Amino acid sequence: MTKSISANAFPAHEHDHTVCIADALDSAEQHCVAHQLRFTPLRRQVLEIVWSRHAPIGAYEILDELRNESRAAAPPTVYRALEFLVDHGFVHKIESLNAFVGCDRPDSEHVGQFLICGSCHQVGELDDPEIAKLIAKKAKTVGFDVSHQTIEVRGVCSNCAGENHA
Amino acid sequence: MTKSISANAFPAHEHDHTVCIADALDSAEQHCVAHQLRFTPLRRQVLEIVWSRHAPIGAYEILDELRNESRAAAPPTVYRALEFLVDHGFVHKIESLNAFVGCDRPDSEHVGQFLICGSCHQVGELDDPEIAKLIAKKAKTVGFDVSHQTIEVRGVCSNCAGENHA
DNA sequence: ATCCGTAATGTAATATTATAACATAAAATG
DNA sequence: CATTTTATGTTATAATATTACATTACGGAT
Ligand SMILES: [Zn+2]
Ligand SMILES: [Zn+2]
Ligand SMILES: [Zn+2]
Ligand SMILES: [Zn+2]
Repeated sequence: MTKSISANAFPAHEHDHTVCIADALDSAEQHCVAHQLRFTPLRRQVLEIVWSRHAPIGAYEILDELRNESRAAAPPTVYRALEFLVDHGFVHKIESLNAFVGCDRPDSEHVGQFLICGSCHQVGELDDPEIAKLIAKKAKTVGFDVSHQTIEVRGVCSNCAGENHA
Repeated sequence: MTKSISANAFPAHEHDHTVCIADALDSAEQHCVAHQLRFTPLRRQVLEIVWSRHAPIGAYEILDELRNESRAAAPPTVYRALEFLVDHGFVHKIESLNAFVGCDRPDSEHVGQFLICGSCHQVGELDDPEIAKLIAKKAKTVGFDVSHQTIEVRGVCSNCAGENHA
């Protein structure tokens, strides 16, 4: 089974989310084994919290969750775990929200192109090389050499657009 | 004289920046007159500070400048002026830097596509409708209806790339 | 197994960015 | 000029993020 371009985008409202979480944790674990990274209990716990929904979660909300799960935690606890998870592609930071969202494709090098629904607040990830290439090309025309792209798009997802029955 | 697509991108190091500032203030003033907006002394002062360079400036740095210019100022003073300036397109917020940069094209509706140089920290603005259209189109393929785009690209500008003489 | 060096986490304090709430002043309207 | 609205002043606080240093856990050597 090949994942479509919208693999990480806006799962159906009724989907079995425990599967999303389990898959993401498994995938991260495998990636860590393969790359000699330490997928410590804390990092796993933070990743699980981030994956608790398909919407971005703030660092301090993660902190609260950790404490709920009776783990000693302070801001650096969270930010350090997030740094690891972001560095290795398990989590993306949504800059325009100062919040974090899970990514289930740690292996593929990709710029995250994020679709942020203003209605349900879920975030889908488009991973479209054409967009990345066009931007790099256009930047090049003014002599700019691109190393990283931040793309965050606001709008309304298909789930929410279909709900106009008021 | 027609402005090129890179009008706002990476002016030459030796350019007459007082002209940039004067033009930006004039342009903003004209836009405000035309649209019945109040270009108050505070808003003008903040815009001038933002335009002091072609690199993003943080709100608290603006605050310091205001106080240097012996104006009573507190965070809301700055954030409210910035809100006005951003709302009307005189300034853009760079989300990935929590900082603000001037825009000299308040009239044209545009998504800002920002090129952020990691070397000189200047920011150029690409205003390319093709990029915006491609993103909107790709988002549409997953049923997402785009209302706003945040595009911030890291890399090295042409000025800095040319300076490799170490 | 013990030692050692490194990487991860714990902990306290603080820095940075942003907003809420309410008072005052200035401007637009009639 | 009285009224209403808009902008600004002022104080406090919320929300986000980092620094610095102590402690613990891990991985690789002997
Ligand atoms: Zn799910
Ligand atoms: Zn939605
Ligand atoms: Zn200039
Ligand atoms: Zn540069």
